[in-house]
Amino acid sequence: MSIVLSEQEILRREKLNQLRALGINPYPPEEFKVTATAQDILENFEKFPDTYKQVTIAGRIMSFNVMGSASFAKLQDSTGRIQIYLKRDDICPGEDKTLYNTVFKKLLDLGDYIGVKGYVFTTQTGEVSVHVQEFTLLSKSLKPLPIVKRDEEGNIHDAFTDPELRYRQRYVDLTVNPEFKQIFMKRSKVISSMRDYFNSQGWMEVETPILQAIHGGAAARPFKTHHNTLDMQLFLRIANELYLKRLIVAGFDGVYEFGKMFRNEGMDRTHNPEFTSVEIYVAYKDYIWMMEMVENCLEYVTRAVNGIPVVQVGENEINFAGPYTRLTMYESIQKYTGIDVSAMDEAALRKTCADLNIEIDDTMGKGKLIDEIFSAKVEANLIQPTYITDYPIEMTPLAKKHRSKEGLVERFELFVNGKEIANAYSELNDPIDQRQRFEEQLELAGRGDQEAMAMDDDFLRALEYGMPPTSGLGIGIDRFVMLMTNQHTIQEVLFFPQMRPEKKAKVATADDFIKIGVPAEWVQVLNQMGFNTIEELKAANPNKVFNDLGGMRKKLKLDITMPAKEVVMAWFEK
RNA sequence: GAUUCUGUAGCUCAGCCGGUAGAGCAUAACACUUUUAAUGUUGGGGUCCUGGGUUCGAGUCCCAGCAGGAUCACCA
Repeated sequence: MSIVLSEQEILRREKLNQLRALGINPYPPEEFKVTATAQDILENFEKFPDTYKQVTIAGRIMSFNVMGSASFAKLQDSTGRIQIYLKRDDICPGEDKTLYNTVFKKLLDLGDYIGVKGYVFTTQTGEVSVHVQEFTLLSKSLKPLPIVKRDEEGNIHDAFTDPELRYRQRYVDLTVNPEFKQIFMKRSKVISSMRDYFNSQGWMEVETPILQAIHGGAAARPFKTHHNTLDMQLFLRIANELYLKRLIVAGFDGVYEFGKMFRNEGMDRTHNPEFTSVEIYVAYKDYIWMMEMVENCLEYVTRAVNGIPVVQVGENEINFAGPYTRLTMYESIQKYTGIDVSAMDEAALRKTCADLNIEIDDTMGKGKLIDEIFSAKVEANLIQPTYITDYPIEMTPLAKKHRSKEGLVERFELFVNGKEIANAYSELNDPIDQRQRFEEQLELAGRGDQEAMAMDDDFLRALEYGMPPTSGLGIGIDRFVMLMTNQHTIQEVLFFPQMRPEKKAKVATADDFIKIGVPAEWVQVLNQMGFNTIEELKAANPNKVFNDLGGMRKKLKLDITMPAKEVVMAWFEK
């Protein structure tokens, strides 16, 4: 971040003052009535030319092309870019040519918002353009945008690609790289179409607490915070599962919630500390029913977003039309390693891991060992949507025991393109069993597992009143959007991914300098000379500073009064 | 957290063996009435990420730090 204003920023501020001096408000308050958009004009003008004899459009100026008394510029609105054409004598029919010669040619910059009124025509080179009859400055831009040039073949020159700048200043990214807006428009469509699907089934959207006294429903480390009035520790939720189940106890048949979850863990290509999930719980259903629901829902969403149920992700063409392949966890391991782990005890599993070169440690139990084998050998192979079902009970404290297979639970995860995107259970509604599972978690916590779930007595109380058999599902929205938009980092599908704070250089305010006697108009000069704090200034040689001020005044062609030498000396005495 | 790469003008990037900091675009001035990566001429613009060290001399070499990327580890 630059400490002082760059040459171009100073110039733009001067232009701002000149505009005001001409009686032009650079930030006018009035509504500006727009009658057309760039996309609308470009798509329809040739078909219905009469409709576009008088249009008013507004947007940002993204390029200039001035040729004497005629000019072209590109205006970018939310739908795209369109060329505008200005002729001096159209803008200024009388003797006074200020509006064109000074305001348009000298005082407008790339990035300014303007509104124009005119008629649509096609130039000699065949480009649909707006011939401007009136223009209005709508907002002056004081910071130059990065310049991205595109040639006729669509090649991009000087692309604005630095991920750090793009994520920190998403407003700049989406202005100069508007094609990335598609990702976020699709994201919005994913959520709205999924909501439509759930609503059409009669399920109800609900909101549950983000601030929770007990963080339950998942295995993860939470963010801690504190409520002052209650003087108690609160956690940002790592999941909303236990609250949604309370609502099923309360008598709703189907509830779902889109929302942010917060996990205080590592960040990488597929993890952001806050992320969006949707969870849905439907009474009187089981996980078998849920598989079919997910197939219907995801096909519906994929069609809504892409028009077809197929989406290209990297090299793979992924088809979301069901039914999806179903494999039990044991079957999947058998399929990809040839090993049957279903009857193995812990010792045998450890040997298998060793044979397969999978790293393990002593704390891992049977369930974890199986999961390790699965992660290492199976996951990456699951490209087309695939259900993995029937997980070891040790890893899943909130799922119902399997109806027929000992030691397993009724759970599935949906894998697509080698990644898990959904997780579902026949929910555990036996309060006695649930209490035992929590107690097992407490044991794990006692052994040092920081992610073990806490006992939630109120949730158990709710189950004791009776929860109908229920199936529940969670989908990671960010990862699903990554699939739908063919992006391979989560940062690309979040408007504002988490970043470390920007380093801000220590800078004294102008007031601090004025307090020690520096005239206001000289503060910036001192900044430009490298004195950003009073301490830095005082450490300098007063005589040299005085001399350099004269030099800077000349160099910057400043028309301001030179302070007397005694005045400068006084700065160093206070 | 580990490894590795990167950080130079508003933006994208050069910068050799350590010797006064470069280009394109943007910007300013002039010319130009259908351009489109417009063009031509001229000019201005720099805390070379920060702090140390080596050296007569550091954008460049060394050390530490900061920020970001990639890979790995952790993590439903």
